[in-house]
Amino acid sequence: MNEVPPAVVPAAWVAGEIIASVPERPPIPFEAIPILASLSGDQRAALSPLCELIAFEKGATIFGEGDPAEKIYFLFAGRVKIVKASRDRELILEILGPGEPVGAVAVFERRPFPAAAVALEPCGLVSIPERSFFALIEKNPEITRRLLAGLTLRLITLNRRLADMTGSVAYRCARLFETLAARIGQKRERGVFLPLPLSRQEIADLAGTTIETAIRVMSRWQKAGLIETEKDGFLILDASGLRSAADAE
Amino acid sequence: MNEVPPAVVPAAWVAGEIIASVPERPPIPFEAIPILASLSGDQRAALSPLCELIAFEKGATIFGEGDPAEKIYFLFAGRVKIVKASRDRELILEILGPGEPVGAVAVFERRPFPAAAVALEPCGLVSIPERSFFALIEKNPEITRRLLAGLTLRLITLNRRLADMTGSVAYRCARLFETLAARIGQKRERGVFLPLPLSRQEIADLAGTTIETAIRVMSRWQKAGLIETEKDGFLILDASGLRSAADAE
DNA sequence: CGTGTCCTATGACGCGCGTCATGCTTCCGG
DNA sequence: CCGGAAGCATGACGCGCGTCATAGGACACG
Repeated sequence: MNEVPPAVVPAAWVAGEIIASVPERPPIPFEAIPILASLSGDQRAALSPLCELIAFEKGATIFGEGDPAEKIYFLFAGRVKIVKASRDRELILEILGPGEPVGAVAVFERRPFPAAAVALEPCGLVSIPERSFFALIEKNPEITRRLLAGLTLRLITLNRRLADMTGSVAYRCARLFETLAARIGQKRERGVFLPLPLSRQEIADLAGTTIETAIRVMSRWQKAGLIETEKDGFLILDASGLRSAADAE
Repeated sequence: MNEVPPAVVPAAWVAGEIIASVPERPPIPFEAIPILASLSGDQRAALSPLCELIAFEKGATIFGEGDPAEKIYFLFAGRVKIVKASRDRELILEILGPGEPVGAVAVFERRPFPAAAVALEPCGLVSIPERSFFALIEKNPEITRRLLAGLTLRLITLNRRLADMTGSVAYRCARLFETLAARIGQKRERGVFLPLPLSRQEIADLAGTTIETAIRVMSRWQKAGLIETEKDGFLILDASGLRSAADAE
């Protein structure tokens, strides 16, 4: 279970507008971004003026699929979904949280973003122009190392998800909540709470199915007392029940 | 389309046995492994005695899912499939060719292999013990960079495959042959030849379906004159026909 | 208050495809 | 020459789930 840094984004920021233009802009929160935390004071001072601080409100698009990857983003507050359109449907490839790089792969490969990034909540991001980013990793092997470490983890997760895609929808949904619980679950006396207000449509996009099927699965589980939908997330009442319910069908 | 280095593996090697024990062992083919090609002569000489040269015959298991990741492997001849078991089925996550690292992610993350590696053809591999590998990337940022570049590419490919998994089986199979054609296709006057003798079962594992369905899809396409199965691979006669056939259903 | 939109929910219907079963070929060892 | 194994092929059947249609509740709007 990761610590969730306080995702405080001043309301004034939340407009998809560039904070950089504000004269007395807040400092870049390097400490909230592990990959950049190894930078020295001098390096930070040199990098800061090149960066932009940007805020996005819920539902805003950070970049679209196919957009040229001119900047790399680092998320320091809020959560972002990476969405890829496939035929007439869209699939959520991953959900990124504070501290994670957004769009790193595309920038590194110097090709257009292969998927879109959309804010799931009010978000704060730091953007670094592509050229500055390359200069950074050139001089700073530690950053390359940390990038590598982060990407290998994502590879492992993706491998698992790919393998899981052969199972039933219920199975995929169960795995979804299971992995979310491991990442962001908070223990309560009644169960484990997931502070992530996903719509049924987003559950469907994560599981690679339609909204109707996702609704049906959730309804069944709700009636069976396995999980509850709350205003700002989900409460898993019976994790082991989810597993067995998923295996059954 | 990649160049395919001559995949010559002396028959005497092909036994899953360690060539290192042979006194007059052949030299490590660093040139066939781009990630290691940046090593200097001195570095190669220092690394060579720590490595092993291993050969595997077709169908042999290089490492199994869950095995401790004590060594990293580099493939210099033949092709390898990465297989993950999911419920009662197994899924081929990727197919690796000459020059690519095998099991790098697990070694880097210091966790057991999350999937198995099996030789699709007679294969030649170099193995490097985990400790030597870390010493290597420690002193040689260029290797880290190349690893990073390779892994980002795999991330992009995996993302696409994950998104494709929502389509029909025919669609997934079409994409499969399409990407294979881009990677290893050889132009012929009648079409594009894929020098990769996949069984129907392996096609099914790649598409995440059953052998019967894979057979049916291939039969239909064969009758429609879109693709032909040959002894040592496939001949794609009508690539655009595949695309439209896949979109139709 | 009525009238939009958005999300959640539920039923009916049909097709894709997974499952089971059967039979064909090719290749191998005895 | 025969028997067994492995791979390819095809038909029958049933269920999961995608598609379409309908409807209720929450919230914003004039």
